[in-house]
Amino acid sequence: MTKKLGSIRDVAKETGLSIATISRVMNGATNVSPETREKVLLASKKLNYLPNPAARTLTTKKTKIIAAIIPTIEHSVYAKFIAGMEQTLAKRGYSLVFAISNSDEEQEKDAAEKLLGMGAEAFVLSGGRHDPELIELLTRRGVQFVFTSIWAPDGDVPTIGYDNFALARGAIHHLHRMGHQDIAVVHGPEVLSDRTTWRKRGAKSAESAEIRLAFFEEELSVGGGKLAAYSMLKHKTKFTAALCLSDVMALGVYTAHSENNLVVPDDLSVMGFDNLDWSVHISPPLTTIDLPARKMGESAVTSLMDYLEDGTPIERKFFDAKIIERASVKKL
Amino acid sequence: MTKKLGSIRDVAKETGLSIATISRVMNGATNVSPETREKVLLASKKLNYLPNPAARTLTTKKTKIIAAIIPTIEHSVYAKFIAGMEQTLAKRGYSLVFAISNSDEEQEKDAAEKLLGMGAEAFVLSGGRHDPELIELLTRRGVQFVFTSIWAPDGDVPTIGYDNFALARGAIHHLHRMGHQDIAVVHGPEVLSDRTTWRKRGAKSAESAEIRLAFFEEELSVGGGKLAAYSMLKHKTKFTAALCLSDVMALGVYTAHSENNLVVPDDLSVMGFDNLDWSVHISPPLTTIDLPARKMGESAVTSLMDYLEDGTPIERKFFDAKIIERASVKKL
DNA sequence: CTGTTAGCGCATTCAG
DNA sequence: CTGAATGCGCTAACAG
Repeated sequence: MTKKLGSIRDVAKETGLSIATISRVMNGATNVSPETREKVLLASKKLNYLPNPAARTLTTKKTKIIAAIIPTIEHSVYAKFIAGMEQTLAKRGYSLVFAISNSDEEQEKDAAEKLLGMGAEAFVLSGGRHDPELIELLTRRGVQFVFTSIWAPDGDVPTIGYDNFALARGAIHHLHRMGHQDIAVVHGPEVLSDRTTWRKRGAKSAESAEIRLAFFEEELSVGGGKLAAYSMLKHKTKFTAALCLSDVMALGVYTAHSENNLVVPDDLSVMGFDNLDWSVHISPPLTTIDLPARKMGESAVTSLMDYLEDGTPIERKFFDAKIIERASVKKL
Repeated sequence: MTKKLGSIRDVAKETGLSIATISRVMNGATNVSPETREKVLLASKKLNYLPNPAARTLTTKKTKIIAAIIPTIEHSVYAKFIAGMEQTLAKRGYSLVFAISNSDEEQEKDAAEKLLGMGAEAFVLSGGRHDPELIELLTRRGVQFVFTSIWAPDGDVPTIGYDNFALARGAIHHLHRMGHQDIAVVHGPEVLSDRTTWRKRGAKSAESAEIRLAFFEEELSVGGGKLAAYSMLKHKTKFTAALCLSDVMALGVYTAHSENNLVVPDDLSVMGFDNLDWSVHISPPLTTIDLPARKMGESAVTSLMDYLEDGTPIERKFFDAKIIERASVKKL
């Protein structure tokens, strides 16, 4: 079934030109006469010719491949992130290869080796906690990389993301401004994500005589949120609000409440984190924090492409994320 | 920053062996003495050597790249599909490149050209409706491709998926068995997806004296589902059930009902399509059809890899999808 | 078990 | 503006 594809030489033969000229046309060089260009383009179409990327890479030493490793794709924040990267890269002729790490440092490292073996020239990593061997591998090979979804003012590796600590702290303060003093913080496993750790710390930093927190850790899923809510309901403290460090878990809290004939926000105010698509459509609409995942993806790969092309140094980038006030938080 | 990477020749020099032997070790050939292998592996590690994929591809003419074009990634069915493909490919040393078509045939064609230019050896396409030029391009270049998410007993292109027609028909029959006779069918734009067309036809095929249907088309989103529900409520017929051709739209129907103090399933039974993660966690849990997206992805790329390696002909594959009965459908 | 050699298809000098 | 020659790093015969 696989037909022999035309090579640059076939086009040269067809047009009576040299392969150098064909190459010039295919690469958009300006020093080619319009008629020659036309002739070449025509012959290319006719012969069904497309430059062989491997051969091209071999001489230019540029693959135009950027790699991303994400914890999971079955979470729309990452899906948006990926979509942002893919579409931005495509515009400039780059392509994205990615792998899923399942939040496992070892899987991440293995994936990186594979991606490197595919010719990835730069990496987008999620979060700032990684296997030291991975960092060393990338560094040793001189492959540029950035950390995303986090923000750190200093450190060797540029970060492109938002300040999880400040956002969670701000969320607690927001709930406090709405009159809440006993707040449950529902979150996923810290082991799996340093973003969770930062968010948790940020929340904790807001504790005071007037703001009392309790933390509930469960699996990062709707089911996990439900479990957390059940623990919360059994807790000695009567919480008036819950900050869920992920919208997904907030949905679980909703479910647990409706199962117990409890009403959000009358019995409990709920605040999420992520602003997933459906968060505005559930009932009541969820107050949450809008994370600019798509923009972050665009920004990360843009910096990387600029670096690869002109050596433009990569700057850390800070994205603000706003609280979206909706009906799930009630003023006391 | 980019350091010069060691080449096969450096390793040869380091070990005092020939490049052929290095190549053998790197490719896992068996005819190499264990000590030699050790020595090579050691030197490779020391010199930070990894075979250059472009050079390898240039001689083997195999890129081990498979391409997928999907309508959107911000929909967990596709996310699962992608995840299934990626992880299956990775196990056999293949990689996935993908592009997002936004359900636009032209964008799909452009993406395909780009992916082809990257060295994709086979394609996974979604649905069965595509720009004829795209099909011709792929065919002319001898690139194998499959259609997914649909099922067709015959036709030139192998399909790997489920029978949307039969599933939607089965869904209507299920609702009828539960005592429903006036059923609203809520769906996304047919223009954008032949899967929608098949599902709609399947539903229509179940119409009879006892089963009366009305169709409501809106954007394929939670918001679209909500709009459809409002139209439905204004309709002269009093529907007792709604079949949403996507869970996402079912969520919109839920929202519209709760906004009107109507209760699912007492005022309206709702059935979805997709079995998205959260469908079991919303209230009431959604009766829906579980689509085996992940398995479908695994199967599609497995067939393609087998074809690429041994020329194994690609067989169409049929996946069954089961109705998951939950509380959103009430027996009348 | 190991070495030698010949391209793979292209971009890129350097001439003209 | 165009052509001829070179080599990128590797695998695949072919020898031994």
